Amino acid sequence: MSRGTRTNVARNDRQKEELREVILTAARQIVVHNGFAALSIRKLAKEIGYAPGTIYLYFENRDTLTREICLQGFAELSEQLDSVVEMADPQERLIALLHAYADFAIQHPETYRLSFMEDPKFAEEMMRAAPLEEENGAGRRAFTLIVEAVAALQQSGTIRAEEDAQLLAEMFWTSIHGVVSLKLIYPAFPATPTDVMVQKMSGCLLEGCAPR
Amino acid sequence: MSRGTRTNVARNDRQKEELREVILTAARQIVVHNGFAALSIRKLAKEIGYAPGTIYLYFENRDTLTREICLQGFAELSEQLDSVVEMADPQERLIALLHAYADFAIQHPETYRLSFMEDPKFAEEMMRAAPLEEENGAGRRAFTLIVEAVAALQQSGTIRAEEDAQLLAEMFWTSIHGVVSLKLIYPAFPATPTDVMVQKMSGCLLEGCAPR
DNA sequence: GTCTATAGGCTGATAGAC
DNA sequence: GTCTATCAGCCTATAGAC
Repeated sequence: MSRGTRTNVARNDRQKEELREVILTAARQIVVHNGFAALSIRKLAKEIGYAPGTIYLYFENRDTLTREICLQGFAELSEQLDSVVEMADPQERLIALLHAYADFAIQHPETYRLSFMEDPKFAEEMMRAAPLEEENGAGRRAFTLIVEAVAALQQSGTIRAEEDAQLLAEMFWTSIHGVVSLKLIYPAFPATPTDVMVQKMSGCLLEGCAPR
Repeated sequence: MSRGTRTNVARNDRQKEELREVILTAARQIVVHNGFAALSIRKLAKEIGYAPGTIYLYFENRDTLTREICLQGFAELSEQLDSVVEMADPQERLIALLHAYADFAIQHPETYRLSFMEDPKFAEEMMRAAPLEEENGAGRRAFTLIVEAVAALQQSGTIRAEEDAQLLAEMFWTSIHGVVSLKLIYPAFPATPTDVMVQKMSGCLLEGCAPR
């Protein structure tokens, strides 16, 4: 919490272009800790030590601000995907993709909550098929990469050729969504650490858990 | 709801009981269509054609009302579990449990959203270890039954004995949570019907998707 | 650029008339 | 039992002072 004189000192040091980021950072914190419903312009302004009206100099309205949070989060997902895309082995690539997606959700809980756990409006945009250079296709791109990895595994004989690659990709995706979304809303119960669970889940979905 | 069966109840009490259910039904509809945040006493009263204050004659406050919705939903889960518990074959039982859980979520979207997708407060209560005759242990009971089915499958040699049954149960549970929670918030994208996905997921988690 | 003030709306919950 | 009226508080967004 930044309050009182500390706020004013910090505020004087801020350059104008930085205030936009300060607002976004505070907004992310509120969404993470109290959910989207708790994100109000007033609370946000109080948090950063400005008047409510000031926020409107940097963002048109609350939705614009929220959308910006999603765009920044998904831009990071896109970057994380870049470091995985080149992996030659399709099984390693698939598992790395699932880990990258889970890491994205855990590292950008506010983006993930907004997009896939609260309002379908944002998910719609991020999952929409769009030219690859555009940021808003990052969700779609992640899914497409999973489909491709599954198809490659069918080519190499690791996954049955008669399976529907699209359906299997949805299966992998929804499974990982289960791990991270439950973790974000209710950290106490699934005691297993997220990366351990993602690893175990990937392994079982591919190879089962029967004695070999 | 059975209207004329409880003849031993005084007329006034029955009418009171009926309005209580009318309120709950309207509340469920609002939560399903607009989310928990949109559930307000005023909207609820308007919906059923009463004044806001009247709601407080039947429920202490908004939280009590919401909790009642969760309790009723989980009571239904408990009933659905009863019809599955007796299955002798542990693999059939496990898969039936997962289907029952998914059915519960789809048939009581308002309960599921409240419990596992919005506020951990309700999940906490439903997952709390409690005497079995109490309703509020239904979530915990479902999880325990999954653990037992996994353990039975380890006994029978279908699942590797060295696996952690608790971890595997969490894996099955979080996977199904992924399917239903994504379906509830964002019905468009995972094109696969829920029961098909649950079946495929159960199969792959147990036996993988490699050629046999 | 940032403030204060405010319009116009929503909310939970209560008091008292009938 | 149900109403109307109301308190006290939250909210988005805007207008105008400085």
